Amino acid sequence: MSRVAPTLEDVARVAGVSRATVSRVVNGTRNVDPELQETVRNAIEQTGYTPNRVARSLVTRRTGTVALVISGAGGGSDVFSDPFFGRVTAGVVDFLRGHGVHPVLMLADSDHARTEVVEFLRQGSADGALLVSTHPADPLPSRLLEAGVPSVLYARPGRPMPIGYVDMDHRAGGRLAADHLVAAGRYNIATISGPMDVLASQDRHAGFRDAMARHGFPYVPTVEGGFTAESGAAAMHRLLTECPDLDAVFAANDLMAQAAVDVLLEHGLRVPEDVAVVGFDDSAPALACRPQLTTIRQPVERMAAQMADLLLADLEKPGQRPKSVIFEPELVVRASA
Amino acid sequence: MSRVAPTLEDVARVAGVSRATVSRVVNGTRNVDPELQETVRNAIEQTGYTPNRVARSLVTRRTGTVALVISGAGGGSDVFSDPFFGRVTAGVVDFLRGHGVHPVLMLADSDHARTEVVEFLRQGSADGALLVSTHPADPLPSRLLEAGVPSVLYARPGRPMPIGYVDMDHRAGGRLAADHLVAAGRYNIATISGPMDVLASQDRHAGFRDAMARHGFPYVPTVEGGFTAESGAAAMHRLLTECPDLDAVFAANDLMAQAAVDVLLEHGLRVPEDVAVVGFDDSAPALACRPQLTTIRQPVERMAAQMADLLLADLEKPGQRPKSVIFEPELVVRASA
DNA sequence: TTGATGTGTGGGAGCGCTCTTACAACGTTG
DNA sequence: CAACGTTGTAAGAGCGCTCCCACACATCAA
Repeated sequence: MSRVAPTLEDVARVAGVSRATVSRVVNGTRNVDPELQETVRNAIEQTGYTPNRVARSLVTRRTGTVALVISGAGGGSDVFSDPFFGRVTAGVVDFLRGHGVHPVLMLADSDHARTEVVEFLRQGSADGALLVSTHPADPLPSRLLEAGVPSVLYARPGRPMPIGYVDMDHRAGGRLAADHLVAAGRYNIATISGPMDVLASQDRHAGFRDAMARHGFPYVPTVEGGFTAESGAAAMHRLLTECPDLDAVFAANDLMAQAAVDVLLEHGLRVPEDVAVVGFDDSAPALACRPQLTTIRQPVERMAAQMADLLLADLEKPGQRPKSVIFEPELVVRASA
Repeated sequence: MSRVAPTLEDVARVAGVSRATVSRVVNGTRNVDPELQETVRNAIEQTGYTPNRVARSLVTRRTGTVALVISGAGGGSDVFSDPFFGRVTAGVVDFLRGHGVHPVLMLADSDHARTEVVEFLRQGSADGALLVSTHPADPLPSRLLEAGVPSVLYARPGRPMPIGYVDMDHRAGGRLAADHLVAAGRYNIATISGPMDVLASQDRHAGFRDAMARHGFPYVPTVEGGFTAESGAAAMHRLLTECPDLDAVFAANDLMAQAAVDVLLEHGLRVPEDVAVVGFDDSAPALACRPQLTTIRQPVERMAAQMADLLLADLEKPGQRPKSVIFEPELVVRASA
């Protein structure tokens, strides 16, 4: 039980060979007499040997772990109540496990926490960072860059910097929503945007407004939300008092869209008969909502996996130019619009 | 940027002292001349030194990380769509970060993956394991125990073993639900249980049935669900055909309860006027549901934090008798019952 | 004075591993 | 038959750190 773990040395002694030979068998196995290999394997079996990862890391300078950093301005422990982060985590974990790499979860919601993250990486506790940073003013990306930590972002950085990222064409997503609502014959269309200090929100909104303008609706009543259900409900209330005769709403994420639907129903309005609602993300609330949400799909899991893929590639052969991948949104038509 | 990181040796040279002294300053700082301390601190500043965690771990035999293992039978990457795991993660992360410990996330949904988890821990890549294992037949707890890995479970193990855990009094939760429905004057009460091969489900159901029997309802129509929305909807349909005149349903989690509410509404039944619904967990769907769910609260975040606390305590002074903590459920009355 | 005790510092071993180097044994070639 | 690869193995340095031990020096009781 609490006996000390056998080392390479122990295995070597049992097998009657040198440490080096055992190491070769354990790893690449290049140029080792097959017979000896067998002997060594038996010795490993017999001693119950397991290589010590830490010792290996010390010399290889690789830990086999990456940091998955959630750098929300919002922060706090309630980030995980947003289905978004669960999806990111799922995508990352799912990809990494096939590559023998493990994610360590970190929250960077304060300056102190951010420093800790940078230190953690600089100390070599992880080989690189997967950064989910929503706020464009977040100093973390540039700090990681400075520290020379291999990193990939989810969402393009606030200002241009040589760092890879995955992102989605949020503008195209906004356009998709506008096109769908207009094509459905709606003409009193309002929108609940995401927080305007988030690039994704800006883009979704810009895309939506552009398309609306092109369709002949230069002005779109807009209320800014905060990506939460509460903010969505509040926004819907305001929209209802400001434009009582609206017949369609585009909400910048599903959480807000669902809340908006609830508010509309409470007001005795039918969805989609009286008011059509389009959400964004295609996450769990879109399906749980009654009626189910017509929404713009963001392939979060695939994007997260891609992000991990980019990081591993950078780790594999460092010094390449940072690569980025942009995903296309997709309209998912359900019942709400 | 890609210059090699400074080591203790470098700092020592700059400060004109020995490696050992610098180490003392960096760590416990016991018995070092204040003046020298200052010199060393300056040297650290000047060199931009950061201790190498891996090297430290090699000698201390501590990594400062723990594994957070989700050992679902269900498994797959969709575990994170269940709000439960997000809450566990939030609770764990929130507690650990205050202690300089970082969780590495692992999924153990196959035998292969389980072996990998055990190896990972045996290799000393993490100091201990936080195991969220729902299936009582899960071999992981005993395998970790055998391997001598400090571990704490979420939920009591399938068969008794010397391992700490946190859990909730699920029977009491079931009773709370029954009491509430009976007190509300319902007398055609059915239930959608969780998967019966999960102890928590068994207990919730047993508690519910016991209380019902004590209230004079020895027979309770029951359909087994799978803790997912789909299974909840299917179960509600069956219940509706088997007992068309039911006036209350207790669902073993909120996800199923929400789905049940949807099905009831689709059938033209009013909630709670015609049918009262009680859920379990008090997670996000309980609030998103219309009407909002009356439910039994499981303090997942607190339980997860407690689990982490128990593990750290075990790591701190090993060899103590494993401790466990049981939490009490709480009835949360909202609109659905 | 002498020993006992305590404090601050340096030297050096050693954690378990990988990887370079050296070397032995064996062909193969001109 | 000397010169030269080729292949398989051992030896040993070294990754960056902690911690034990030795030692110099100061302090204090006997």
